[in-house]
Amino acid sequence: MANKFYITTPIYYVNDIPHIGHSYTTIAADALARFNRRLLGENQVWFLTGTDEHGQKIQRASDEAKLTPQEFVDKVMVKFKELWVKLDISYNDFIRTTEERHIKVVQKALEILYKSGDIYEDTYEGWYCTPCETFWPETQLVDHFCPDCHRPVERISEKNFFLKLGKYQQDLIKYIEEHKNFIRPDFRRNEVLSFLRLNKLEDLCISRPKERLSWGIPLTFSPGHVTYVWFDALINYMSAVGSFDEKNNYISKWWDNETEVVHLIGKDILRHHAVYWPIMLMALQQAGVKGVKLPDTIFAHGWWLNKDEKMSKSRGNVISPLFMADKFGVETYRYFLLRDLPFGLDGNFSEEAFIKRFNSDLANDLGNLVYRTLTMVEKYFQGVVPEFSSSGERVKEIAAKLAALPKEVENSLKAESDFNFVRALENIWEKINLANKYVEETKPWNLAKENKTEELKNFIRLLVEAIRKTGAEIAPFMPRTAGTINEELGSGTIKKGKPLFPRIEDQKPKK
RNA sequence: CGCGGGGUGGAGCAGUCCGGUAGCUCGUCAGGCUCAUAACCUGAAGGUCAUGCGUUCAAAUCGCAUCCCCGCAACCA
Repeated sequence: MANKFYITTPIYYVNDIPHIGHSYTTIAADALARFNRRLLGENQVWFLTGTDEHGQKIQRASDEAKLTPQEFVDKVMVKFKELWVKLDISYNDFIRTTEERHIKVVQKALEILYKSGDIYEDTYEGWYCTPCETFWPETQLVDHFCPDCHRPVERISEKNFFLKLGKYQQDLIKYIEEHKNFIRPDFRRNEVLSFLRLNKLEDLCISRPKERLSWGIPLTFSPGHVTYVWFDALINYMSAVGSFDEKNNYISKWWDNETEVVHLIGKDILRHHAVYWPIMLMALQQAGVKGVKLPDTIFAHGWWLNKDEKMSKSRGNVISPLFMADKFGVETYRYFLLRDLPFGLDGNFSEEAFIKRFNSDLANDLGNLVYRTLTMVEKYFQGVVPEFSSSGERVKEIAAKLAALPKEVENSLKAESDFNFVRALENIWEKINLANKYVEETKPWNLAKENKTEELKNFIRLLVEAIRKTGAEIAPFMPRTAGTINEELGSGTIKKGKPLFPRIEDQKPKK
């Protein structure tokens, strides 16, 4: 089985600053990367993110900013990197599609497919909106006007290069049918399957003439063309972790059969990842390239909505990850995104829900448990965690439940469980609640009064153990909190600090 | 008749495959406790399980029909 884990986010398109959706995918990927590092070993995991820096939109945005495209992407790319530092994203590599290592792999892949015949030259015809610089499919046109700017479109045709999709359609259907984890969640898998079964795939135009789009990777076999942005972008998953050798075989430590390859994406780009990308890989295999496999799992998650509406710049309802992290803390932000919304579904984002989650889960359950425990160790044992002296039935029972936790979390975070963060966190919080109940049923304040020192020792010892165990499990989701808990309670002598999560009181004026 | 998912106490969800006490979290109310961040623990109230018909001793769960909501329907990150 796989003993390595390679996880990716999409490379983000840098025509604008990062929003909540970018941070959602990246935080989820980070939690999985951190979790698997602990499970498989620090060096057995590779976590890739990056930026997609070519294409018309960027060309246009840079014109507006009166910068060259390169200057423009250099500037915007930094915003992403800064945000990932802020959010404690532990990526191993950050790829940019303007980097030499990427360009080389893209060009080589195109060459191979051109030689094998799966990429061929033909005429592309379509309805084109010149001001928007966009081709529109017939079905989206409003009469004969651009659906975006409502100006008339014109029929143009030009020489371009195409990838044979139809050739691999049946193979892809078969592959998806045989690999339950290839597309997750299930309903997305069904969507892709029914799309593939009911439509005949037309070949994909993968180039643009240079005069229409100069900001892209030139085709080596046709200098007048650059690659279309998707062909360019998808290959990042390979170009970042490997390269072609002189025999045109792909060499990579992270794209072999010992590695579980996982692409985390938003539902909006499922088609590209679940259809175009696997077919590109199949075409490379067909061309005789060794070392190429299909990814193990493509997981499409849902969207965060604002009052049931999609967040968008034009609606002006976008929530900024920087703002939320500054206002409520990075840890809370990470926790909320992973806990409040089942991974895969859409859900609403609101500050009310955020504060509720914070107060009940973090302040009341976790923070308070840690704090009350610290106080008791201080008060009853002068800050030194006592040793076990004996253990009763209840102690064994609780210890057994704690021992089961790592496996529960592991099962919840598997691909076949849809990387169920909500369940994993519920697994952990079950133990936190158990610890809180344990305090109530033991009533240590009575034990102290009655001088039942042995019982008190065992109680405190187990309580501390419970917090250490749950604290360790929290680490992938809230690394800093786990670190603080470890500092305060990890050794024999405690270090009591401020409460981890001070409650947020509502600002209703008091009468 | 394009394909698919869904409508469960105030809110968000589980349960539906394999019919048989409708469960969880939050909220509300009451009580307990004092180690703790007005926190923690216990208990209670609150649901014709979208609607109608049917199968069955028995249906949230199976069948048919109707209403409503959402996703996908290709080259647009």
